[in-house]
Amino acid sequence: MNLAIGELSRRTEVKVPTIRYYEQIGLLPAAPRSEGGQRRYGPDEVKRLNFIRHARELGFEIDDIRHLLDLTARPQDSCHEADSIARRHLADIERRIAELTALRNELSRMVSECGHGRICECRIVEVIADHGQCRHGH
Amino acid sequence: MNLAIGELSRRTEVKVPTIRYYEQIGLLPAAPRSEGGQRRYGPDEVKRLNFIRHARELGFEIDDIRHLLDLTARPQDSCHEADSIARRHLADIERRIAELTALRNELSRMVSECGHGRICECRIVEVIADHGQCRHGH
DNA sequence: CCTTGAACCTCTAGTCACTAGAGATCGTAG
DNA sequence: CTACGATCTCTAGTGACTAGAGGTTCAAGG
Repeated sequence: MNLAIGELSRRTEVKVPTIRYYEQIGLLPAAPRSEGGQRRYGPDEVKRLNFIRHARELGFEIDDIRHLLDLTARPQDSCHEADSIARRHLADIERRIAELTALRNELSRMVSECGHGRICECRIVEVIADHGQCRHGH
Repeated sequence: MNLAIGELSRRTEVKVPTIRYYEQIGLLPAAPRSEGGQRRYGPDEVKRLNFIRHARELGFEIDDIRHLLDLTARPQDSCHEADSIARRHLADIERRIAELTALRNELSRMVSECGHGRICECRIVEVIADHGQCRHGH
């Protein structure tokens, strides 16, 4: 197994420029090169890049992933840190869900109150303009 | 009323550099200047900037806000466009909530399955590494 | 009138995680 | 040996700001 970057890309579903970007920021090690200077990859890189992609899909930030990858290099250590990274991330997502849910409720009320008339009497525009005064006071 | 930028900032709770940034991208008109070259603002700018802030709090993008502001300049027009901007935004937020909720469920299951042992047997690390194969197949 | 110091000015660069494009070189099938 | 797709490096752009350097203006107190 001695894969070119395009083949690695196909197997991991990570785009070629993204792979190069990950190398540039040190998330992937600098790949060995062919005689002509093209990157060549082995099975470890496939695994590592798959890990990165899955973690990104789960919404982890690059720095968290860096940390998680460091941890997997020390498999006998306690998984306490991995656990706390994941818990922190979970709390962050829950906070974002709460924020977005509040927004959704507000927007959905606005949209339902719109009488489809003219701008000057539109509840949507009105609510945005008066937001701070009328209902919330934040 | 002839406000300096700091006073405008205080009244609208928009930071000074952000106000300058909004001017730079054309979201706020170029403010008239004092003799020494400092920006001075009147009541219209307070209103406009409040509108911008409220719209940002509701998660609208700058381009949408630009559009909404254009609409408020033509108050006799139909509010059809405002309505569709708001609906599109609402749909977008609902999609993001759905995505985040799916993430939350997955993360929360991962975290609850972690036995607080060693990395090599940690469900969190394992799930990230095997994500594609084990349960989803996407 | 003069000084002080907070507030203001412009300009550049950094954030995050990529993405796009230009222009050149490599690898391989026919 | 030639074509041509894949690869290379490098720079710049995205969105919506934020941070900092280095200089100027304004208003109040002495």
